[in-house]
Amino acid sequence: MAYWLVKSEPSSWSWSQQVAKAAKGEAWTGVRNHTAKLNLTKMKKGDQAFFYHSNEGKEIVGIVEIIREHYPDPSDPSGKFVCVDLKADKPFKTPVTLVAIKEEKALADMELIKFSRLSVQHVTADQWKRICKMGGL
DNA sequence: GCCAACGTTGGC
DNA sequence: GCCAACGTTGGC
Repeated sequence: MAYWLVKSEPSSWSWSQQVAKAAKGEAWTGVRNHTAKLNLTKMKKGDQAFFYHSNEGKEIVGIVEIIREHYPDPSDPSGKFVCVDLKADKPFKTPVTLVAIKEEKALADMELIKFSRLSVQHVTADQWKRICKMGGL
């Protein structure tokens, strides 16, 4: 069981859109970065991930579950990149903002802060627990 | 294979 | 809207 964080700009794909697909999940496509791709390939069915809104909000708004492991991204004509299927699990009672994460010393080494441009990131079990608590779960 | 130029991302 | 960080491209 591993934990992850995926980022999306709400203007292109938001949490509410993810929730709307809750029953059958939705392909998480469009990753065009090799580090992010590497993380996608490590995801296992049943793993959980934070859903982060970049630019607008800059906060973690909920949790998604990986329901299908990596396969070729249908939106990539070169066939080099992969995607996974995610379904919305549950929303945070209180969104956890980037500011709040930065203020929490125990989370200072999160990839979210260190590699802000990476769109698929690994989260440690300790970071996961802390952020869930901050989110009211 | 190096590196400058350029494009994109995302926080501020 | 600016700019820093980073990835990609293309000339040499």
